[in-house]
Amino acid sequence: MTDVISATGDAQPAATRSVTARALSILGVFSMERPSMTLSEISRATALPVATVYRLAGELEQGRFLDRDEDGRYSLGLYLWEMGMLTPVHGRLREIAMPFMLNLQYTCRETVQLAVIDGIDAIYIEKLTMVESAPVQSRIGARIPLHATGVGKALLAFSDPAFVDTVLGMPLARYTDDTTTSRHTLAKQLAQVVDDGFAHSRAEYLVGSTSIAAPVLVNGIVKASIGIVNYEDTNLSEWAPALLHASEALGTRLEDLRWGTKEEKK
Amino acid sequence: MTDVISATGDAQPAATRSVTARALSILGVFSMERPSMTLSEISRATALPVATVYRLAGELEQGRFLDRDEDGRYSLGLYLWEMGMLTPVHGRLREIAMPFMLNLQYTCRETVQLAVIDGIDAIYIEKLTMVESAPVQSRIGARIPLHATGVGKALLAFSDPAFVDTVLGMPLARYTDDTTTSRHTLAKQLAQVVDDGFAHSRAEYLVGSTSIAAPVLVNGIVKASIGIVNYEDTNLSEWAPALLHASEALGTRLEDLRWGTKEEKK
DNA sequence: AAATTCCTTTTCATTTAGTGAAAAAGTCTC
DNA sequence: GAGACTTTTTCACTAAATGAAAAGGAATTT
Repeated sequence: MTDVISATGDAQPAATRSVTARALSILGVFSMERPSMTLSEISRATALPVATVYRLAGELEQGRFLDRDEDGRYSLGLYLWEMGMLTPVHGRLREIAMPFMLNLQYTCRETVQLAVIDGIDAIYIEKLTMVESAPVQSRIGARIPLHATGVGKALLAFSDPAFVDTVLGMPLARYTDDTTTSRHTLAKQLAQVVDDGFAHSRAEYLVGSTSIAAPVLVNGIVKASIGIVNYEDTNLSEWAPALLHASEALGTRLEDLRWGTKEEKK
Repeated sequence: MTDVISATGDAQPAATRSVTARALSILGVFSMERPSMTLSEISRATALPVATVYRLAGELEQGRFLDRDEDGRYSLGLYLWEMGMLTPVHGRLREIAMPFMLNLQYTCRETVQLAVIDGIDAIYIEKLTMVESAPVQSRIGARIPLHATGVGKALLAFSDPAFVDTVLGMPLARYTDDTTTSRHTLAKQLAQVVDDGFAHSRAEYLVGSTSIAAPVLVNGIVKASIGIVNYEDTNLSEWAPALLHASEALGTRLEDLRWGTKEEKK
């Protein structure tokens, strides 16, 4: 019925959207780059009349989905964050993974990341780091390509073959000079990842950054991946055993908890 | 116009709610205790007719605010979590605080928490722990009382006097035998916290748990608090210097970034 | 200080779009 | 296979959302 809109796409196709879809599209215009917006900015971004946005944003504010500061600027509300914390992937997976990530971080003292697949992207779920990072690049909640990062390749290499074909069949976006954009080369890399048990990436997504990453397998199915990141000139391979130990231990723990099965949902 | 409903209150007063308010109330019925629900469960919890929930939940699913599994059970969607990560309090504050928390965790090897005030509650923003904790108690996103926890008292003690009076004027809920429920005793405790520079709490909220916590002051205004938690029989006071160092360093960093000021919002 | 521009808020006649009872269709249980 | 649930679909009704336009602010320019 309704068109499937890309998660990243800004709303233009107005016309016949339901009230609910309109209200939700208001929430959707906020981003890391635009964390707060005025009424008329929202109106332009959503292609909805100001009066409509005025009413709907007012309701969203009442429901604490939006905050409004003294200047009248809207931003996403804390209630929305609270709800996000109730989401299975965060509320549980992150909680379970934390001790394993911290242990790994103790060992190698590098930045440690946790990622999952959603659609054809990876999403960072957690990141433990000793250095303050830029707001945009590789923040928690960020979507990152499967073919150009360590955690991405670790997820992809152990995915269902049909899914891998789908991803390989799509244009592989180039981010840096070193991004693998050839499907043939990528397929070979993925085979190597399966052999090694872990993936690595050097300046393929962000110049100046390198990473290694291992899959978290739960009964043979890849549910997440754990990665270690640092500056491009660092040699991370010495940490591969510790990384594999962490990802395997987390996988075992998730198996014990029947992660993702019906019993687990109680 | 509309009644102000407590964040924790389940929806009963149906009648004349707008479509948007109805849709949002569907999202509101999910909780840590009920992370997934069937159509008719939602219908009962929201006091909305099944047909209405069927339509609205369908739209929320299309908008990726709800997920639906094979069994038809609804749960909060990952998109909601992604949005939560864009919220100022998480997306920025947590990111900035992480290195300070990790450093503290290195020093003391105890569970380290970060909390902020919202309304008359504290909310856990981040928690670094070596031990897997129960899903419900003290998870990230959980609301906890200001008067019965370390991080809560650290936040309250350094708050605006008018706000402190408001909180002291409300009934102080009892959680354990050791909860401070006398406003007079609490006022004395808060004065002590200001003197010491940090708060402590022993079995006041959860039996078997003790904590110390220090405020994060940004230009003299309390913006968060950092806490250390462990089992009741642990002596945490040896970590007070490290805790104070971490909270002060974070406060200074936030001052440098003009946290919460207009310049910071760019 | 008047004019200009862009923003937010309010109003209100119009009609779209949401409503929910009821029936149909699908499960599960005993 | 009857009973007690669910979920899904239909449809006549009208409540509730709409958005143009005007009024009221705020900030900048002339």
